[in-house]
Amino acid sequence: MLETASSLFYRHGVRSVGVDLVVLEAGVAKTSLYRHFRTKDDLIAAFLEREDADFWGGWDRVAARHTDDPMAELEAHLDWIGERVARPNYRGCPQLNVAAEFPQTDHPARKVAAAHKREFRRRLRGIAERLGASRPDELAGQLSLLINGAFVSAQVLGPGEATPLLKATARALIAASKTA
Amino acid sequence: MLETASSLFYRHGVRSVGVDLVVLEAGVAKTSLYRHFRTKDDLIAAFLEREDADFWGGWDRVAARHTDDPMAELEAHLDWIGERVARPNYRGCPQLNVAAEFPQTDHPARKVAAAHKREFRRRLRGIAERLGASRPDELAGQLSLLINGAFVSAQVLGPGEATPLLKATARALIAASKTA
DNA sequence: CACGACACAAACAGGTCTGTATCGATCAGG
DNA sequence: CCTGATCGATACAGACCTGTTTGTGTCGTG
Repeated sequence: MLETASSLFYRHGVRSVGVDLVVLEAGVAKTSLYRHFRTKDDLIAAFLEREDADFWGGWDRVAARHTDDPMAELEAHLDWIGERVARPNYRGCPQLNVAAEFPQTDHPARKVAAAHKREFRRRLRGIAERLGASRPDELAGQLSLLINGAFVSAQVLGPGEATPLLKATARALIAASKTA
Repeated sequence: MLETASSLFYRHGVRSVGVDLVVLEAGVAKTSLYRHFRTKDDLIAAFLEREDADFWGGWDRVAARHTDDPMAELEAHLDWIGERVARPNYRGCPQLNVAAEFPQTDHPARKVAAAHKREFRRRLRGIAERLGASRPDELAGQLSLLINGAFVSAQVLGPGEATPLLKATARALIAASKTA
Protein backbone atom coordinates (compact mmCIF):
# COMPACT_ATOMS: atom_id res chain seq x y z
CA MET A 1 0.00 0.00 0.00
CA LEU A 2 2.74 2.41 0.95
CA GLU A 3 4.61 1.31 -2.13
CA THR A 4 1.61 2.04 -4.35
CA ALA A 5 1.13 5.41 -2.71
CA SER A 6 4.81 6.22 -3.10
CA SER A 7 4.78 5.42 -6.78
CA LEU A 8 1.67 7.52 -7.39
CA PHE A 9 2.91 10.38 -5.26
CA TYR A 10 6.25 10.48 -7.00
CA ARG A 11 4.91 10.21 -10.53
CA HIS A 12 1.97 12.58 -10.32
CA GLY A 13 2.72 14.75 -7.33
CA VAL A 14 1.38 14.46 -3.83
CA ARG A 15 -1.41 16.97 -4.06
CA SER A 16 -2.92 15.70 -7.26
CA VAL A 17 -3.20 12.12 -6.02
CA GLY A 18 -6.21 11.58 -3.77
CA VAL A 19 -6.63 8.82 -1.24
CA ASP A 20 -9.40 7.35 -3.39
CA LEU A 21 -6.92 6.75 -6.17
CA VAL A 22 -4.41 5.26 -3.75
CA VAL A 23 -6.88 2.73 -2.36
CA LEU A 24 -8.16 1.91 -5.84
CA GLU A 25 -4.66 1.30 -7.19
CA ALA A 26 -3.53 -0.57 -4.10
CA GLY A 27 -6.66 -2.71 -4.03
CA VAL A 28 -7.36 -2.01 -0.38
CA ALA A 29 -10.23 -0.38 1.44
CA LYS A 30 -10.09 3.19 2.57
CA THR A 31 -10.70 2.06 6.12
CA SER A 32 -7.50 0.04 5.97
CA LEU A 33 -5.50 3.01 4.79
CA TYR A 34 -6.82 5.16 7.59
CA ARG A 35 -6.08 2.45 10.11
CA HIS A 36 -2.39 2.51 9.25
CA PHE A 37 -2.11 6.26 8.64
CA ARG A 38 -4.07 8.69 10.71
CA THR A 39 -4.27 11.31 7.97
CA LYS A 40 -3.11 11.80 4.41
CA ASP A 41 -0.36 14.05 5.74
CA ASP A 42 0.96 11.13 7.76
CA LEU A 43 0.92 9.01 4.63
CA ILE A 44 2.93 11.68 2.82
CA ALA A 45 5.46 11.75 5.64
CA ALA A 46 5.71 7.96 5.49
CA PHE A 47 6.28 8.25 1.76
CA LEU A 48 9.24 10.55 2.33
CA GLU A 49 10.61 8.34 5.09
CA ARG A 50 10.51 5.44 2.70
CA GLU A 51 12.29 7.43 0.03
CA ASP A 52 14.83 8.54 2.61
CA ALA A 53 15.56 4.97 3.63
CA ASP A 54 15.83 3.86 0.01
CA PHE A 55 18.22 6.68 -0.76
CA TRP A 56 20.57 5.95 2.11
CA GLY A 57 20.34 2.26 1.36
CA GLY A 58 21.75 2.86 -2.10
CA TRP A 59 24.25 5.33 -0.70
CA ASP A 60 25.54 2.90 1.89
CA ARG A 61 25.87 0.14 -0.66
CA VAL A 62 28.09 2.40 -2.76
CA ALA A 63 30.03 3.67 0.22
CA ALA A 64 30.78 0.14 1.40
CA ARG A 65 32.72 -0.48 -1.80
CA HIS A 66 35.05 2.46 -1.23
CA THR A 67 35.80 2.59 2.46
CA ASP A 68 39.43 3.53 1.99
CA ASP A 69 39.24 6.00 -0.89
CA PRO A 70 36.99 9.02 -0.34
CA MET A 71 37.59 10.39 -3.83
CA ALA A 72 36.52 7.12 -5.40
CA GLU A 73 33.53 6.99 -3.10
CA LEU A 74 32.37 10.46 -4.07
CA GLU A 75 32.78 9.75 -7.77
CA ALA A 76 30.82 6.54 -7.36
CA HIS A 77 28.04 8.47 -5.66
CA LEU A 78 28.01 11.00 -8.47
CA ASP A 79 27.89 8.21 -11.03
CA TRP A 80 24.91 6.72 -9.34
CA ILE A 81 23.13 10.03 -8.83
CA GLY A 82 23.87 11.20 -12.35
CA GLU A 83 22.49 7.99 -13.78
CA ARG A 84 19.35 8.31 -11.72
CA VAL A 85 18.82 11.93 -12.72
CA ALA A 86 19.17 11.03 -16.38
CA ARG A 87 16.46 8.39 -16.30
CA PRO A 88 13.52 9.21 -18.57
CA ASN A 89 10.95 9.05 -15.79
CA TYR A 90 13.01 11.01 -13.34
CA ARG A 91 10.80 13.55 -11.66
CA GLY A 92 13.19 15.28 -9.27
CA CYS A 93 14.08 14.67 -5.65
CA PRO A 94 10.91 13.67 -3.77
CA GLN A 95 12.01 15.56 -0.68
CA LEU A 96 12.43 18.78 -2.66
CA ASN A 97 9.22 18.21 -4.58
CA VAL A 98 7.16 17.80 -1.43
CA ALA A 99 8.84 20.82 0.11
CA ALA A 100 7.77 22.82 -2.93
CA GLU A 101 4.23 21.50 -2.71
CA PHE A 102 3.81 22.37 0.98
CA PRO A 103 5.05 25.81 1.99
CA GLN A 104 4.18 25.21 5.67
CA THR A 105 7.47 24.29 7.31
CA ASP A 106 5.65 22.56 10.17
CA HIS A 107 4.02 20.02 7.90
CA PRO A 108 5.05 16.54 9.08
CA ALA A 109 6.50 15.70 5.68
CA ARG A 110 8.55 18.89 5.67
CA LYS A 111 10.27 17.78 8.85
CA VAL A 112 11.27 14.53 7.17
CA ALA A 113 12.56 16.44 4.16
CA ALA A 114 14.55 18.88 6.27
CA ALA A 115 16.14 16.04 8.23
CA HIS A 116 17.01 14.29 4.99
CA LYS A 117 18.81 17.32 3.60
CA ARG A 118 20.68 17.87 6.85
CA GLU A 119 21.82 14.27 6.81
CA PHE A 120 22.85 14.70 3.20
CA ARG A 121 25.13 17.57 4.03
CA ARG A 122 26.45 15.75 7.10
CA ARG A 123 27.54 12.81 4.99
CA LEU A 124 29.16 15.06 2.42
CA ARG A 125 31.09 16.73 5.20
CA GLY A 126 32.39 13.34 6.28
CA ILE A 127 33.72 12.75 2.80
CA ALA A 128 35.18 16.24 2.65
CA GLU A 129 37.04 15.63 5.89
CA ARG A 130 38.48 12.39 4.65
CA LEU A 131 39.50 14.15 1.45
CA GLY A 132 41.60 16.51 3.52
CA ALA A 133 39.76 19.69 2.58
CA SER A 134 41.00 22.69 4.49
CA ARG A 135 37.42 23.78 5.20
CA PRO A 136 35.36 20.59 4.96
CA ASP A 137 32.07 22.25 5.83
CA GLU A 138 32.48 24.68 2.98
CA LEU A 139 33.26 21.89 0.53
CA ALA A 140 30.26 19.95 1.80
CA GLY A 141 28.06 22.98 1.26
CA GLN A 142 29.37 23.39 -2.27
CA LEU A 143 28.78 19.76 -3.12
CA SER A 144 25.34 19.94 -1.58
CA LEU A 145 24.41 22.92 -3.76
CA LEU A 146 25.78 21.12 -6.78
CA ILE A 147 23.88 17.89 -6.27
CA ASN A 148 20.62 19.50 -5.26
CA GLY A 149 21.00 21.64 -8.36
CA ALA A 150 21.31 18.49 -10.44
CA PHE A 151 18.16 17.11 -8.83
CA VAL A 152 16.07 20.04 -10.01
CA SER A 153 17.81 20.63 -13.34
CA ALA A 154 17.07 17.31 -15.00
CA GLN A 155 14.76 18.96 -17.49
CA VAL A 156 17.32 21.45 -18.73
CA LEU A 157 20.28 19.08 -18.89
CA GLY A 158 21.00 17.24 -22.09
CA PRO A 159 20.87 13.45 -22.11
CA GLY A 160 23.94 11.99 -20.48
CA GLU A 161 25.17 15.40 -19.46
CA ALA A 162 24.52 15.10 -15.72
CA THR A 163 27.21 12.64 -14.69
CA PRO A 164 30.20 14.21 -16.46
CA LEU A 165 29.08 17.65 -15.34
CA LEU A 166 28.77 16.54 -11.73
CA LYS A 167 32.14 14.81 -11.72
CA ALA A 168 34.01 17.62 -13.45
CA THR A 169 32.53 20.13 -11.03
CA ALA A 170 33.34 18.01 -7.99
CA ARG A 171 36.93 17.59 -9.12
CA ALA A 172 37.36 21.31 -9.59
CA LEU A 173 35.89 22.04 -6.16
CA ILE A 174 38.02 19.44 -4.44
CA ALA A 175 41.17 20.72 -6.10
CA ALA A 176 40.33 24.24 -4.96
CA SER A 177 39.51 23.04 -1.44
CA LYS A 178 43.08 21.87 -0.88
CA THR A 179 45.00 24.86 -2.17
CA ALA A 180 43.27 27.43 0.01
CA MET B 1 -4.96 41.52 -9.87
CA LEU B 2 -2.04 39.63 -11.38
CA GLU B 3 0.16 41.17 -8.73
CA THR B 4 -2.13 39.93 -5.96
CA ALA B 5 -2.30 36.48 -7.51
CA SER B 6 1.48 36.39 -7.87
CA SER B 7 2.03 37.26 -4.24
CA LEU B 8 -0.45 34.63 -3.05
CA PHE B 9 0.87 32.00 -5.43
CA TYR B 10 4.44 32.58 -4.37
CA ARG B 11 3.79 32.66 -0.65
CA HIS B 12 1.38 29.77 -0.31
CA GLY B 13 1.93 27.70 -3.42
CA VAL B 14 -0.13 27.68 -6.58
CA ARG B 15 -2.28 24.68 -5.85
CA SER B 16 -3.31 25.73 -2.39
CA VAL B 17 -4.52 29.16 -3.50
CA GLY B 18 -7.96 29.08 -5.08
CA VAL B 19 -9.39 31.65 -7.42
CA ASP B 20 -11.89 32.62 -4.75
CA LEU B 21 -9.04 33.75 -2.52
CA VAL B 22 -7.42 35.62 -5.38
CA VAL B 23 -10.55 37.59 -6.20
CA LEU B 24 -11.23 38.26 -2.53
CA GLU B 25 -7.72 39.57 -1.90
CA ALA B 26 -7.62 41.52 -5.15
CA GLY B 27 -11.05 43.06 -4.56
CA VAL B 28 -12.34 42.13 -7.98
CA ALA B 29 -15.14 39.90 -9.19
CA LYS B 30 -14.52 36.40 -10.36
CA THR B 31 -16.10 37.28 -13.67
CA SER B 32 -13.40 39.90 -14.18
CA LEU B 33 -10.65 37.41 -13.47
CA TYR B 34 -12.08 34.97 -15.98
CA ARG B 35 -12.44 37.72 -18.52
CA HIS B 36 -8.71 38.39 -18.46
CA PHE B 37 -7.55 34.79 -17.99
CA ARG B 38 -9.38 31.98 -19.68
CA THR B 39 -8.51 29.41 -16.98
CA LYS B 40 -6.59 29.24 -13.75
CA ASP B 41 -3.78 27.52 -15.61
CA ASP B 42 -3.46 30.58 -17.81
CA LEU B 43 -3.27 32.73 -14.69
CA ILE B 44 -0.48 30.54 -13.36
CA ALA B 45 1.41 30.87 -16.63
CA ALA B 46 0.97 34.63 -16.48
CA PHE B 47 2.30 34.56 -12.92
CA LEU B 48 5.49 32.84 -14.11
CA GLU B 49 5.82 35.19 -17.05
CA ARG B 50 5.66 38.09 -14.65
CA GLU B 51 8.28 36.51 -12.40
CA ASP B 52 10.42 35.84 -15.44
CA ALA B 53 10.24 39.45 -16.55
CA ASP B 54 11.01 40.69 -13.04
CA PHE B 55 13.98 38.38 -12.76
CA TRP B 56 15.55 39.48 -16.02
CA GLY B 57 14.79 43.07 -15.19
CA GLY B 58 16.93 42.80 -12.08
CA TRP B 59 19.53 40.82 -13.96
CA ASP B 60 19.82 43.39 -16.72
CA ARG B 61 20.11 46.21 -14.25
CA VAL B 62 23.07 44.46 -12.64
CA ALA B 63 24.61 43.50 -15.96
CA ALA B 64 24.44 47.09 -17.19
CA ARG B 65 26.81 48.14 -14.43
CA HIS B 66 29.50 45.66 -15.50
CA THR B 67 29.50 45.62 -19.28
CA ASP B 68 33.27 45.39 -19.53
CA ASP B 69 34.12 42.96 -16.73
CA PRO B 70 32.41 39.56 -16.87
CA MET B 71 33.93 38.41 -13.59
CA ALA B 72 32.60 41.46 -11.77
CA GLU B 73 29.23 40.97 -13.45
CA LEU B 74 28.97 37.37 -12.33
CA GLU B 75 29.95 38.23 -8.79
CA ALA B 76 27.40 41.00 -8.73
CA HIS B 77 24.74 38.55 -9.89
CA LEU B 78 25.73 36.12 -7.17
CA ASP B 79 25.58 38.89 -4.59
CA TRP B 80 22.11 39.75 -5.64
CA ILE B 81 20.92 36.15 -5.85
CA GLY B 82 22.54 35.21 -2.56
CA GLU B 83 20.91 38.14 -0.85
CA ARG B 84 17.53 37.20 -2.24
CA VAL B 85 17.90 33.56 -1.23
CA ALA B 86 18.78 34.58 2.32
CA ARG B 87 15.67 36.68 2.82
CA PRO B 88 13.44 35.38 5.60
CA ASN B 89 10.40 35.01 3.38
CA TYR B 90 12.27 33.41 0.53
CA ARG B 91 10.27 30.45 -0.75
CA GLY B 92 12.44 29.18 -3.59
CA CYS B 93 12.47 29.87 -7.30
CA PRO B 94 8.87 30.23 -8.50
CA GLN B 95 9.68 28.49 -11.76
CA LEU B 96 11.08 25.47 -9.97
CA ASN B 97 8.25 25.46 -7.46
CA VAL B 98 5.58 25.41 -10.12
CA ALA B 99 7.46 22.72 -12.01
CA ALA B 100 7.40 20.61 -8.86
CA GLU B 101 3.70 21.26 -8.35
CA PHE B 102 2.73 20.25 -11.89
CA PRO B 103 4.35 17.08 -13.20
CA GLN B 104 2.69 17.43 -16.62
CA THR B 105 5.35 18.91 -18.88
CA ASP B 106 2.73 20.19 -21.28
CA HIS B 107 1.12 22.44 -18.69
CA PRO B 108 1.24 26.02 -20.00
CA ALA B 109 3.14 27.17 -16.92
CA ARG B 110 5.73 24.43 -17.39
CA LYS B 111 6.54 25.78 -20.82
CA VAL B 112 7.23 29.19 -19.31
CA ALA B 113 9.42 27.63 -16.64
CA ALA B 114 11.39 25.55 -19.14
CA ALA B 115 11.98 28.60 -21.32
CA HIS B 116 13.13 30.55 -18.28
CA LYS B 117 15.71 27.94 -17.33
CA ARG B 118 16.98 27.67 -20.91
CA GLU B 119 17.39 31.43 -21.00
CA PHE B 120 19.18 31.27 -17.67
CA ARG B 121 21.75 28.87 -18.98
CA ARG B 122 22.08 30.84 -22.22
CA ARG B 123 22.99 33.99 -20.32
CA LEU B 124 25.46 32.13 -18.15
CA ARG B 125 27.10 30.80 -21.30
CA GLY B 126 27.50 34.34 -22.53
CA ILE B 127 29.35 35.25 -19.38
CA ALA B 128 31.44 32.08 -19.57
CA GLU B 129 32.49 32.97 -23.10
CA ARG B 130 33.52 36.46 -22.10
CA LEU B 131 35.45 34.98 -19.19
CA GLY B 132 37.50 33.02 -21.69
CA ALA B 133 36.52 29.57 -20.48
CA SER B 134 37.87 26.83 -22.66
CA ARG B 135 34.50 25.07 -22.66
CA PRO B 136 31.99 27.81 -21.97
CA ASP B 137 28.98 25.55 -22.21
CA GLU B 138 30.37 23.30 -19.52
CA LEU B 139 31.07 26.22 -17.22
CA ALA B 140 27.57 27.55 -17.85
CA GLY B 141 26.13 24.16 -16.93
CA GLN B 142 28.16 24.09 -13.74
CA LEU B 143 27.08 27.56 -12.73
CA SER B 144 23.50 26.70 -13.58
CA LEU B 145 23.57 23.65 -11.30
CA LEU B 146 25.16 25.72 -8.58
CA ILE B 147 22.63 28.54 -8.65
CA ASN B 148 19.60 26.31 -9.02
CA GLY B 149 20.96 24.36 -6.10
CA ALA B 150 21.07 27.54 -4.07
CA PHE B 151 17.48 28.28 -5.01
CA VAL B 152 16.25 25.03 -3.48
CA SER B 153 18.67 24.87 -0.57
CA ALA B 154 17.67 27.99 1.25
CA GLN B 155 16.22 25.99 4.13
CA VAL B 156 19.41 24.06 4.78
CA LEU B 157 21.83 26.92 4.40
CA GLY B 158 22.82 28.93 7.44
CA PRO B 159 21.99 32.65 7.56
CA GLY B 160 24.35 34.62 5.39
CA GLU B 161 25.98 31.48 4.07
CA ALA B 162 24.57 31.57 0.56
CA THR B 163 26.49 34.48 -0.94
CA PRO B 164 30.02 33.53 0.17
CA LEU B 165 29.36 29.91 -0.76
CA LEU B 166 28.15 30.88 -4.22
CA LYS B 167 31.06 33.20 -4.85
CA ALA B 168 33.73 30.83 -3.58
CA THR B 169 32.30 28.05 -5.72
CA ALA B 170 32.08 30.22 -8.80
CA ARG B 171 35.68 31.34 -8.40
CA ALA B 172 36.89 27.76 -8.11
CA LEU B 173 34.94 26.72 -11.18
CA ILE B 174 36.16 29.64 -13.23
CA ALA B 175 39.77 29.01 -12.25
CA ALA B 176 39.39 25.38 -13.27
CA SER B 177 37.69 26.32 -16.54
CA LYS B 178 40.78 28.14 -17.75
CA THR B 179 43.45 25.60 -16.91
CA ALA B 180 41.84 22.69 -18.73
C1' DC C 1 -16.18 -24.30 17.18
C1' DA C 2 -16.14 -19.53 18.79
C1' DC C 3 -14.18 -15.20 19.23
C1' DG C 4 -11.70 -11.11 18.10
C1' DA C 5 -8.98 -8.68 14.94
C1' DC C 6 -8.72 -7.24 10.57
C1' DA C 7 -10.15 -6.84 5.75
C1' DC C 8 -13.34 -5.06 1.91
C1' DA C 9 -17.23 -2.45 0.01
C1' DA C 10 -20.14 1.38 -0.32
C1' DA C 11 -22.45 5.15 1.04
C1' DC C 12 -22.16 9.40 3.22
C1' DA C 13 -20.90 14.10 5.45
C1' DG C 14 -19.06 18.42 4.96
C1' DG C 15 -16.10 21.13 2.65
C1' DT C 16 -13.45 23.10 -1.42
C1' DC C 17 -12.41 23.58 -6.13
C1' DT C 18 -13.00 25.66 -11.04
C1' DG C 19 -15.89 27.79 -14.02
C1' DT C 20 -20.61 29.81 -15.41
C1' DA C 21 -24.88 32.35 -15.14
C1' DT C 22 -27.59 36.14 -13.54
C1' DC C 23 -28.53 40.71 -11.95
C1' DG C 24 -27.66 45.48 -10.77
C1' DA C 25 -24.53 49.50 -10.70
C1' DT C 26 -21.41 52.60 -12.84
C1' DC C 27 -19.56 55.29 -16.40
C1' DA C 28 -18.07 57.13 -21.07
C1' DG C 29 -19.39 58.70 -25.70
C1' DG C 30 -22.74 60.19 -28.99
C1' DC D 1 -30.37 61.32 -21.97
C1' DC D 2 -29.54 56.90 -23.95
C1' DT D 3 -26.79 53.00 -25.09
C1' DG D 4 -23.22 49.74 -24.55
C1' DA D 5 -19.44 48.01 -22.20
C1' DT D 6 -17.39 46.86 -18.13
C1' DC D 7 -17.46 46.04 -13.35
C1' DG D 8 -18.89 43.85 -8.57
C1' DA D 9 -21.79 40.63 -6.02
C1' DT D 10 -23.97 36.40 -5.57
C1' DA D 11 -25.67 32.07 -6.47
C1' DC D 12 -25.04 27.97 -8.71
C1' DA D 13 -23.39 23.50 -11.14
C1' DG D 14 -20.70 19.66 -11.10
C1' DA D 15 -16.78 17.62 -9.71
C1' DC D 16 -13.40 16.39 -6.34
C1' DC D 17 -11.38 16.16 -1.71
C1' DT D 18 -10.52 14.03 3.15
C1' DG D 19 -12.25 11.41 6.57
C1' DT D 20 -16.24 8.63 8.87
C1' DT D 21 -19.79 5.38 9.24
C1' DT D 22 -22.09 1.14 8.57
C1' DG D 23 -22.35 -3.50 7.35
C1' DT D 24 -20.39 -7.89 5.90
C1' DG D 25 -16.99 -11.24 5.32
C1' DT D 26 -12.75 -13.85 6.51
C1' DC D 27 -9.02 -15.69 8.82
C1' DG D 28 -5.97 -17.23 12.66
C1' DT D 29 -5.84 -18.54 17.42
C1' DG D 30 -7.45 -20.36 21.62
